[in-house]
Amino acid sequence: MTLPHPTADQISLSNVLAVLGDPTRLAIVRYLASKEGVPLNCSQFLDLGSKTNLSYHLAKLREAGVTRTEVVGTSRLITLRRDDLNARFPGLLDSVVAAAVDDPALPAVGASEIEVRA
Amino acid sequence: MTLPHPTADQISLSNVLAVLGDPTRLAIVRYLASKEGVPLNCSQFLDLGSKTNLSYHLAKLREAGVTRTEVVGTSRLITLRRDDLNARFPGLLDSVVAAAVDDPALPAVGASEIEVRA
DNA sequence: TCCTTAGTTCAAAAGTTATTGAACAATTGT
DNA sequence: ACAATTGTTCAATAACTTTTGAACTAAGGA
Repeated sequence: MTLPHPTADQISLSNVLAVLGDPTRLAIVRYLASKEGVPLNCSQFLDLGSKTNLSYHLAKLREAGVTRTEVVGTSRLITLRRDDLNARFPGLLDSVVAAAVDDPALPAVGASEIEVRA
Repeated sequence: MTLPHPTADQISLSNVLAVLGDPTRLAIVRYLASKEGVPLNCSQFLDLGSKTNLSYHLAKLREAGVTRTEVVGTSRLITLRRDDLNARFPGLLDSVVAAAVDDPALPAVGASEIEVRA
């Protein structure tokens, strides 16, 4: 079971920009970037919308080549395609993520988290 | 006569990305970047669509803070807001333009130009 | 003044994207 | 085998965006 992903050279600039031009998806990408290395499943993003709606947005990100989705059991592990994006559009992802990090207009993931203290 | 523009701090990341995520507008921005310094009027872009349609796309770019439009007589002189975009989203415009420059999928401005020879 | 050039506005139509809920599928734990 | 968990698909709808043409405005030149 593998989901369809574009190859690196099939990734389209205007499509990537269009896909990132949605606050929900930009929030997903920002969160993925903040947890890079840690593969996340879809339910991490439930703060941002309904299950169905996230399925839709995550599919858009995958189809545009922004994320990679691995099927592991009943979960989908989602990661940023940083290397491919960087090869194709050098510096783009970094500048988008850097700008997104301090964007108060974006919805937050994990807003409803239980604070873990020392 | 001045047209409404957002101030630098009113420029929204997701809006800029959404606006750039349209091939016609990305082609406009690529051309503006290639002619930086030279202020261009709307009719330079007629290769990309009808007068009415360009009016619409150029308004989107202006309202998002990507371009500045100056009214000079019966013309509108359009320039990239490079400084404001760079201040707000460092590196973003550069990486987008660099990627757009070698994007064969984007429509070309000036495709129907008369070749000027030595 | 009248005509042309440059561009806008408006309303309609066409097309696209986002959101929803109900039903489904597949895996995992008991 | 059954129930719970994780996520998808489908069809409907709502909400937006793009494109168009006709009518318009404003400046500039003859």
